[in-house]
Amino acid sequence: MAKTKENRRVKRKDRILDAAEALFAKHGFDGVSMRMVAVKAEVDLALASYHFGNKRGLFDAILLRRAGVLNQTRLEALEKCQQEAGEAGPTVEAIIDAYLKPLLAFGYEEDEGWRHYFELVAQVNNSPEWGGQLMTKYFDPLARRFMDALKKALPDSEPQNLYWAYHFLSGALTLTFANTGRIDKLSDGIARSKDMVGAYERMVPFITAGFMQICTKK
Amino acid sequence: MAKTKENRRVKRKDRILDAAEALFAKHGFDGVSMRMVAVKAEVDLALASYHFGNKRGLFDAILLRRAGVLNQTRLEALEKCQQEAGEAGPTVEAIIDAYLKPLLAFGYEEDEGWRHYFELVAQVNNSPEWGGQLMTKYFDPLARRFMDALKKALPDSEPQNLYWAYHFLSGALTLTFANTGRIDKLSDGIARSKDMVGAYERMVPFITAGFMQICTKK
DNA sequence: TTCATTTTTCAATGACTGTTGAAATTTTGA
DNA sequence: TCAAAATTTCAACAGTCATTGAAAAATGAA
Repeated sequence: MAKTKENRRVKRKDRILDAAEALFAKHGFDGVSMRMVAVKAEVDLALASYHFGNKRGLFDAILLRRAGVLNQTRLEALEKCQQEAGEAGPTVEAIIDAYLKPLLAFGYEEDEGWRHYFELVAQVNNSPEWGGQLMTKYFDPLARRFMDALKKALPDSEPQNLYWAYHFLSGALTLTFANTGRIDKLSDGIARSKDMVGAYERMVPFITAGFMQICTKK
Repeated sequence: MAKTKENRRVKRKDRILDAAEALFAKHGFDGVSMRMVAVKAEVDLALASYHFGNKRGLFDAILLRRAGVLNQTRLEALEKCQQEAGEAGPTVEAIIDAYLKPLLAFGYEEDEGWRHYFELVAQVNNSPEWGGQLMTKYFDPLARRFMDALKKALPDSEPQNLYWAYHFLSGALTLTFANTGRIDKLSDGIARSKDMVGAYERMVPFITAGFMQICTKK
């Protein structure tokens, strides 16, 4: 049975990916050993090397696994709002919404797989060692699509203002995804790190207002 | 001579701190070994353990060293703008400016010591492992002072909105400090990671507009 | 000088690191 | 059922890890 084979083959490989994703998200690349991954995945030590070549190959496989789904979902959201807007193109708010809203679909609170992935991306994005290289590789093609849409929505803006505005958006978003628990403590429990819906509802108007402020002639 | 003794004593200890600061900023806590620190500081391996107890003690000493200066400088900026504003209290923009402007004084482009420190804080802030604990410890007392000022400037806001807005500010700021080079690539060199003045000039109006948008009754 | 204190060096500890051949096992396609 | 292919296990490799006692050197105060 091909199905049985596929199931078993995928089973261990994915167990390794899930375990490593959770560990890398919490401890970073160098804070995780292949043995920790093997133990958490309940798998022989040598198996991860067999499937992914080496530790770095495992790390890349984790980033790659969900990047495709994520980018595709966001791209569809952008194209949909562009289609609805017609010739004039979507508003800034609609573009920001297309950038952020798809993330809610992955069930941040319930789906720990996606949550770990986002935590990992947050760390990578803020790492001088990995950030420039890996974020560019996995996310810049999509980011350029959004930048093009924003340029059209804000035609009077100097390009530099747009790039910095996007940068602020990226930082706000990734810290929100980092799930550090800091906002819980600072707010004495009034705001919760895991409350992605609450974060989304506030981030869209916050970021939109920021873009409008620095990217329009006054 | 007490001075000579002091000089020599501080010399190696600070060489270790500087070397470790640069390495931790680039590779994170687990990506750096005591041997790497010793080599970079041109110092015997055992010396760092002698001065700081252990690796974690060294890490904490690095975070602590500049946190005091940083918090003090920012607090003075806040108090100064509060004093100038009088009874009514400063505007949102004045508070955000007091939060961000002091950072420029540390010469991000020229002073690699402070730059490494900010890169390190960016990583810590986005780490699920360290972020909640260490940022709370070193920076929340000051953050609460700013939150109080913002509450007074935006009295109609639900507290939750204020905390999320501050969170977005924190994320935008730390990614900017992370110095990953990503914005350079995305913008094809139009915007530069190290251009802190350019970032500051845009961040103040961007963040202020965001606060005004979600923290005022409309 | 003398002597106590602090700082630095040296050498070694046992534990953990990623990776890899070879053997054993399971699965696949016929 | 059979052999080929893919997967999994086992054992071991050469290094690196953080830490630490003890010896050595430098420094301070007298």
